[in-house]
Amino acid sequence: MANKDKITLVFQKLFSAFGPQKWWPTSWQNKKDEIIIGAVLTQNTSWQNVEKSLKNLYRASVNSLSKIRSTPKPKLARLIKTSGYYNQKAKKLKIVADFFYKTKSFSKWPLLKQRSALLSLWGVGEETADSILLYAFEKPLFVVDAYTKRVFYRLGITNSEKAAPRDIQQLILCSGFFKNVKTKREKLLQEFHALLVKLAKTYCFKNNPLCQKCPLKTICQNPKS
DNA sequence: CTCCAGGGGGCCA
DNA sequence: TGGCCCCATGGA
Repeated sequence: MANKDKITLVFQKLFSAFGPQKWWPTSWQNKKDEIIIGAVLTQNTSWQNVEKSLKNLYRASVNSLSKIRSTPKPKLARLIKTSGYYNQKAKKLKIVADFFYKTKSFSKWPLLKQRSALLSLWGVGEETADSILLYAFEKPLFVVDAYTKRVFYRLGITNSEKAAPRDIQQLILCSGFFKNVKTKREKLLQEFHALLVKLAKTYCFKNNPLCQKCPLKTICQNPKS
């Protein structure tokens, strides 16, 4: 089976197995700012720990990017302590908040200009930039994270778990999954990424594959099993 | 105790 | 580019 067809099949199987995932989870009024802040906090960190930090920020009334700007860095670091790397992440949040404060016209920019501007910020890499663009700004692009790389590798779609994010994004763009949809591509891409995370968290662990109950077991070529 | 989590930067060959 | 190391908490 060609990869571009396999990708469509993966989405269909995951959606029928798990249903809509309702991503990105939010609880603040200012959803966009909460998503951007969460995208930084969740770097190599469990969402459970991020939620504690978001709750701390909200209780301290640091509930927007502009409040991040006006909060002293040491206080910020204390509020996000549960997310780990709190000194680095406090610095990153300050930089991101300053960027959006100084760049009021950001939402009107073309996508590639938005992406490269975010990537130029210290502390914002590809996954963080793409998550912000897909979930906060609802731009149609595919987020590649460690889960995506692992799942695609075990499915035999890529030949390495270290496949370049650009190569994986190209596969998605060329797949029927993406090409055959005319409207609301961003919603589909949000759902796909969330479903891949759901699959990986449930059945596709790093050193412990649980292939028997996996909804993709019939098309998986798990090199670890 | 060990391993891992919705990464990214810095440095060096 | 590719391989390390650093950052750091909290749950399983």
